[in-house]
Amino acid sequence: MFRSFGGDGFPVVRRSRLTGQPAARSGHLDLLVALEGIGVRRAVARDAEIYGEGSPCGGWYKVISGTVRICKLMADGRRHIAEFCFAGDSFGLDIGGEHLFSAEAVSDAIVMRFPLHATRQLIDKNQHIARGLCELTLRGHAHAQTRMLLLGRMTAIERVASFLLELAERRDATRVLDLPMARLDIADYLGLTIETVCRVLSGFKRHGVIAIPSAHRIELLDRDALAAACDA
Amino acid sequence: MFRSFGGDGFPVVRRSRLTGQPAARSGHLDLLVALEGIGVRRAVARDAEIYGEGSPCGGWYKVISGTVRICKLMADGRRHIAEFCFAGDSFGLDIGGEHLFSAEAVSDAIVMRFPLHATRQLIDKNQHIARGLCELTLRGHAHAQTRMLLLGRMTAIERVASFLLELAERRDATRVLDLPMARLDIADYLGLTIETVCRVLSGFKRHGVIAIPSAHRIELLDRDALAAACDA
DNA sequence: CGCCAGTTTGACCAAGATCAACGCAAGTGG
DNA sequence: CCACTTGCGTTGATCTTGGTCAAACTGGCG
Repeated sequence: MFRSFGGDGFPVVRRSRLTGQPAARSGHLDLLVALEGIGVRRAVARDAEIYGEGSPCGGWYKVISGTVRICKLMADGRRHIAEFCFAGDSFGLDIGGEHLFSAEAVSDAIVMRFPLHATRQLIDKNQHIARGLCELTLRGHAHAQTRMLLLGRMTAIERVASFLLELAERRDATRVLDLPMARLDIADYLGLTIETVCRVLSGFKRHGVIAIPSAHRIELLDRDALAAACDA
Repeated sequence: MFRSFGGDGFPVVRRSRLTGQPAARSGHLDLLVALEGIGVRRAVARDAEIYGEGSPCGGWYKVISGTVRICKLMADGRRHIAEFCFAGDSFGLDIGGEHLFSAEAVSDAIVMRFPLHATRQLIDKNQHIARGLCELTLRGHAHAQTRMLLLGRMTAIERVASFLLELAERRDATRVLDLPMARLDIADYLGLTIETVCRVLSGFKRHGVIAIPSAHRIELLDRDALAAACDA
């Protein structure tokens, strides 16, 4: 996932890691406005597809509201979710002219679509935007590598604990965490089955680490225990 | 992994996907020469570290010869290999000022190091280099996503079959495939144990899908069977 | 109220991990 | 030149984690 590129906050490109130069300078704000200008708003209903695997990649997206999942289906129906994108996250900038994964709305969502040709023109005008895009991709790559470690080497308990903490951090939740996605989505994100996710959550509840007031709401009662479970 | 950026071949930036423009034009070759100019050659012995996890990221690298692994160690010793880099592949361009993974030589290797500050100057002179770097990262991200699917949802047999085919493709091997890495490296790359890797390889051998003339050499006798095993 | 989709729990099963030998080829030193 | 060591690789026996199958539960909604 690419977090917070463009729009409100714009924390990612505030400083370019590659150049070490602060990116905020004259002309920068204009670009933001320009970016907003070329974006096309689009509402997506729950479970509706934003783009399909293999479809031509003619633009990239940013989540305005709601949650989006980036996923892939195997021939026999096994599914894998590469990432969840929340408000402010960008996605869909794939290489090779077509999307490698499909994007679907987890809940009713609004996304902004930035056509590639218009983005190109912006890039030609000012390379800050190119740096931002590059940084975004780099960030996504770092996230993917961390997730590879999780999928390749972590136990079910560690995966679920990591997931809860990641989600809490990304959604700035201190205690109460609401999950926009279903258990099956979590399972497919963590490389587990829905039953295992349930069991681990129930286990955490039994040990007083979390509370589950409703299926899509989790209270983090003992964050330290979760953190300990991550690299046990 | 970032394949073939800069130097001989330079296939990746031959056409920029983002802009759709052919990147080869006047001044391009100069940049290649310039890139070679800022690179510092370094020989690395087998199993020696090129940079460590958490060390400051002051440059990126390209493999000249040999093989490099990008890996991470968990607190309790579990290891994960994010990628293998062969001659021509680039690596080490991490975000956030420090390396998230460590890089080690699988076999005796020679790498070229490109300091970040010098790269910046090149970028300022011509943005083709920025595009190339960006494309490289995008490519790495695509690879990482594919690997997430493998680690999250594939069986041991599918993983090993995918590995053999990936390796064959990347090393342009038609039949005979030599593995520079040890079984343990393969296991840590595929999220398996060394015993499972051995057993699966032995199984393939028993069914006549491959031959194993020596531990580090594998002959692909039935490529179709391997391909079928990938998405069985 | 009853249905339905999603969630939870339990009983059982299997893929792959762990533990333990054994094989084998490349050094190493006498 | 040959015992001996050492580091991988391979194979077998057993165990554990998480998957599979099945049933019960829960909350929302017509």
